[in-house]
Amino acid sequence: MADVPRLRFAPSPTGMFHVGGGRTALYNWLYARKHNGQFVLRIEDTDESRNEDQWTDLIFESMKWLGLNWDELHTQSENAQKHADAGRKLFANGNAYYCGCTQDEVRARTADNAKPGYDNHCRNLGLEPGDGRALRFRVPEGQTHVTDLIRGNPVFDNSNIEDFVIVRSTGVPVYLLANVVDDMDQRISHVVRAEEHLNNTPKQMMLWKALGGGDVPVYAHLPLIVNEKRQKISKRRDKVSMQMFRDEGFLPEAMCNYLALLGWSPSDDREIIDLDTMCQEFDFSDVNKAGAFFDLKKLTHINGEYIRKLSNDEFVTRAMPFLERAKGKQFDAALFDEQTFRRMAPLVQERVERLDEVAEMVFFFFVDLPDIDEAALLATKPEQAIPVLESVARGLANCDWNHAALHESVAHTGEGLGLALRKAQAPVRLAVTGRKVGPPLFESMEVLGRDAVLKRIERLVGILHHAS
RNA sequence: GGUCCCAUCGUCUAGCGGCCUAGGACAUCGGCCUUUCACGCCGGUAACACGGGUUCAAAUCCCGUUGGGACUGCCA
Repeated sequence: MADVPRLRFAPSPTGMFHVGGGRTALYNWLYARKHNGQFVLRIEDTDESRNEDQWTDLIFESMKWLGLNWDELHTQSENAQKHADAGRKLFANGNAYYCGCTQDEVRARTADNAKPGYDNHCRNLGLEPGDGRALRFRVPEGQTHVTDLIRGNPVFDNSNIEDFVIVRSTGVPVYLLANVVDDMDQRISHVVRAEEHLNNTPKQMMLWKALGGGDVPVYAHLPLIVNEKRQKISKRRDKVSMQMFRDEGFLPEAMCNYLALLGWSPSDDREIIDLDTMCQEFDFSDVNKAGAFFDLKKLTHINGEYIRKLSNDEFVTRAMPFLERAKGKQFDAALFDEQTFRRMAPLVQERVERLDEVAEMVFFFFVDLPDIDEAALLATKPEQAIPVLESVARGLANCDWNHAALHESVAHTGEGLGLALRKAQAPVRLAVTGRKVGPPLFESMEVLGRDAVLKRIERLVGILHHAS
């Protein structure tokens, strides 16, 4: 058997796929790819009460979106028989025993104990399997040394570990056991997961040994991704669903890049690096130990960088779904025209940090008359704006129709009124785009055409007259 | 409470005993560029949690304190 590393990512389909899972998947993937190893995706679907197919599908979708392909796919449930067999084996060879205590009984007996946990009440009773009896692992004396590529090698004194349940009284094995059996079965060599599992590790190592699994895996416990309160991010509290980021117009390559940076950094001062470069440079010895705050601002910035790096064509392609989504909302579906968008795209590309901002930036091309931003309208003084608009309109009526000529015309008109171009263009922009900021005005006017522009100017003059 | 983990600018980090008057990035604040907004460029503010050691020399090693976190389910 070749000794290529085999890593696995083992998410449970019990809720949305979040950034923590994404980072864990990424690090597993990176290490496997770097060392020509294999990357196993295993769906931990044995929590019947919570798992649903939709969540499993979401895991697949999210992994594909991120570009993290897997070599093997397994489900925990497919190994149910082996999990049960492992429980029987542990009982048969004396490494586990049946316990008839209910959870309430244990709690009542141990409430005042200095050392928490199960009190070994049934440890030497020699109970046979039976109704209401759970199988507990007989924790041996000694110490358990964990080999962790990130945290040195933590040592756990077994005396601090209770005889934990490995098979419920219902006969269903618990995660701790199932997970180990699957890792053995799938010949996993490196277990890379979040730090929250560190305390489980000695238990799993003991199970591994008791089951005769041979060499235990090497571990790597990743720093937690935390919220602003420095607590582990949770699906419930924090807005960290991968799907949400996708829907908001984050690019998967930007997401991967940012996720990689949460606990790791390449050798020099670079930050924007592609997956191939990450693969070459990645190593667990460079992964940080302290928790990392998920900073939306930095993610957003990196996303902007990736958007600007796109070719124009690629940008248009990626933005199209977001424009489709805006049809009937920000603009009229019937008036949308891809060629118009294509002409403006280069100007828009460097002005957005998320793809979902694109529609708002070009909506005024695809409506008959844009709605006028209220705050901007309120800030516009009719007595100043009306003369500008009327003069500009006269100049525009028969000048050449290209952005250079339009620029010159508006600038000239402004000069005549003693206004700098920055002042003169403001009401024109409001008339044409309905906003006070947006893509370059004269290029927009060129694309929009003379009739539309004049119509919009005339319309704003009307509104301003009415307001004054 | 118990076990384990962690600790450099607000944030992500570089640093693995001398190159550190602590570097980069995000954010923030100035300025330049400019038809708005961005982009780009230039510059500023801003950190080694604290206390002991070890050493000629410590952000870097050791111990302690403080602080934070995870786990502590017959969930995964």
